[in-house]
Amino acid sequence: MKDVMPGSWRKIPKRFYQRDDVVLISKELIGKILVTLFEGKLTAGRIVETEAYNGIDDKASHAWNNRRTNRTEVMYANGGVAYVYLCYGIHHLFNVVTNIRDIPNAILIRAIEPLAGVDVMLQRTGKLKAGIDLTRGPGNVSKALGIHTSHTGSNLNDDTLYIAEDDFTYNDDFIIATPRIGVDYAGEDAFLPYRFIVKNNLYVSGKKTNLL
DNA sequence: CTGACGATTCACT
DNA sequence: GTGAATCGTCAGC
Repeated sequence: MKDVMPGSWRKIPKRFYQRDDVVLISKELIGKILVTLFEGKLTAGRIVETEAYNGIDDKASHAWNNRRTNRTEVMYANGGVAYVYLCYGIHHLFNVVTNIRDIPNAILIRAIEPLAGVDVMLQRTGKLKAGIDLTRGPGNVSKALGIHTSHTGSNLNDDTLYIAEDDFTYNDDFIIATPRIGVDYAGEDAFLPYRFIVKNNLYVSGKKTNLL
């Protein structure tokens, strides 16, 4: 887990997010790099786990049945902004808003593999040494990267919080679709294969028995 | 205004 | 495996 300088990183253009297939975008975000630059501190990691939330017909989504509230309003924005909300009063969960205005699609980033700023991540999380728990699970990702609910609505083209790509890609055989985590309340929709993970990657959340 | 609860994590048995 | 932590959000009164 040596630090890598972002010289070859290219910020993903807004049109990437504004396409209409949130499940496809969710899969394509696997292998991309989530970057924050807060107070001059660079932290970044490669995305290894995502979940798609597919708009008003998806019972697991906050925007199910076209529900519009102060909190969910940002999901209806044009794609390419952040949706960060507080869960269990403790955890800040980071999502990427996709699709065009008034179509509330979003993608939850559930795990990353640290690439840069591990020392800063350790400082933010209060952990003593870098391990797989540093950025495993959506709450830990936000904590390590310093993402807060106040960043909701932030434009992913900004220099403080964005997603980049480099020349690295995962082979398609290493990306697996599974049902989403913690959405049992969603009935039938809880079984939809909207979660994408990198095969055998230790940072992917859930039981290790999931490894194939 | 009030009460119930969550796209989770961690410590503990 | 079980339960506590902890607070903004939202539906209901």
